[in-house]
Amino acid sequence: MAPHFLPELMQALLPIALQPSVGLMQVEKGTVLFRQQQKPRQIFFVNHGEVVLQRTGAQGTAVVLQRIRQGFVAEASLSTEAYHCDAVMTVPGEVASLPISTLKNALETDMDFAGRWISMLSSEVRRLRAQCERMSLRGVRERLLHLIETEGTNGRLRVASGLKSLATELAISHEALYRILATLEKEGRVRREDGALLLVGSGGEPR
Amino acid sequence: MAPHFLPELMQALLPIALQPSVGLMQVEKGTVLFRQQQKPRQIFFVNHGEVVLQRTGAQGTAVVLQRIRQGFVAEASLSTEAYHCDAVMTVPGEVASLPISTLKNALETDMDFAGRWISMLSSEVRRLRAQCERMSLRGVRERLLHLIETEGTNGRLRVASGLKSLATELAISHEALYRILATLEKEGRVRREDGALLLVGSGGEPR
DNA sequence: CGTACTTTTGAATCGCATCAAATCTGGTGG
DNA sequence: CCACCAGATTTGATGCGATTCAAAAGTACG
Repeated sequence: MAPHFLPELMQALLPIALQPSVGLMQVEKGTVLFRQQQKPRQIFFVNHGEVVLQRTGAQGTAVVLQRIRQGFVAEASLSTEAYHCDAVMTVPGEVASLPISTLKNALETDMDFAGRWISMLSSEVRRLRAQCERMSLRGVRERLLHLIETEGTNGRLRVASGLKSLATELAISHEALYRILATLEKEGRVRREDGALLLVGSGGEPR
Repeated sequence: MAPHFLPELMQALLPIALQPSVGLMQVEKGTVLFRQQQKPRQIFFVNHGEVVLQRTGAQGTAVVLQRIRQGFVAEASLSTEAYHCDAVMTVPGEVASLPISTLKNALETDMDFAGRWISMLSSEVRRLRAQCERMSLRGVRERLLHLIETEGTNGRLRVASGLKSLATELAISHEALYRILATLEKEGRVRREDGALLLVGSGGEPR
């Protein structure tokens, strides 16, 4: 129960007093952190590994809302009656959890913490807006490039869980992704290195 | 400067002490509330009318990140160095504004307010995730139906600013929207009433 | 080694964007 | 009141790009 190493981000965000309440667990691929409709009791933080938030539509088609490789999961379910999606590990990893009641209490008590929490939510809003922008792009090529630019670091995007999962995130077929990737490599715009994609265009990193 | 009628949502959210700082203004179509890159000084609240948040891409293509008919604009830019998109009125309306410094101060002082602000941001996160889900749907039909279900009230979606603008929000061509709408009406799944779309399928509203 | 999964490439098909053009609408000024 | 214009709406025709179905080659793992 006592965490050995709290993720840095979490350590920076959470008040000291809260940190003993954090449970760290090693989870394997396929582990379900929670399901749609369940009443939220915990929030989670992905330290290593990858979680996808997905919704199962009417026809049983899974729609990936988000992949989290490092960061909070269900941070928006603080005061809702039910989780609004499923959270499933796509690769084994390490996940921290914290009871919602404890968190809510801390947010009502600790002003600084509330401020940091607001900043965190604000970044999340911005990130999601960027994702919406990406999804509104026509064409596989532009979506992929946008993703690498937006979510990557200096034009370098880690892809831990395979290109197939990446295709799902971009809401395109994996075939289309493989093809455009081959084309982009042939054009010299993108390179593949072990578990990452990196932009080669125009000498490193713009902006 | 003294507001005559503060929007209800805003009144419920903001502390009394803050409300005198709110400026109400009537704005006409095309008014730019702020532009990408500018340093955030105000946050806005749309009372009547419609604002689009949009980003102008590399080739000058405008991408609509969000339409707001009632609610906050730029609430995620509290502690950022620059607005991350443009905000433009698409129809004339009424917009309230509040200096960011005032707001930040209140958030650091008023615990209850901070809590309400957190709730507001959390809903926004959920709403944006729903929007991402929608954009990941294949097919104009499913996107439109998802929008009416998700954003509408009891299967009824108000469309203040015309179907063309709606098409932009769904990231589809307006022709495609007109066509699918005609089809859905022919099938009896959707009806058009003055400024709104409503689902007719399966007897009113499920869930 | 065999099984399961990912990656890759091919071919056929379909949906939507795009270009084009006609009709409808509200608003303006003569 | 009508002529006129700008924008929204609607329908048609065409082409491209992505999905889909199919199959082969590569890779990880027990």
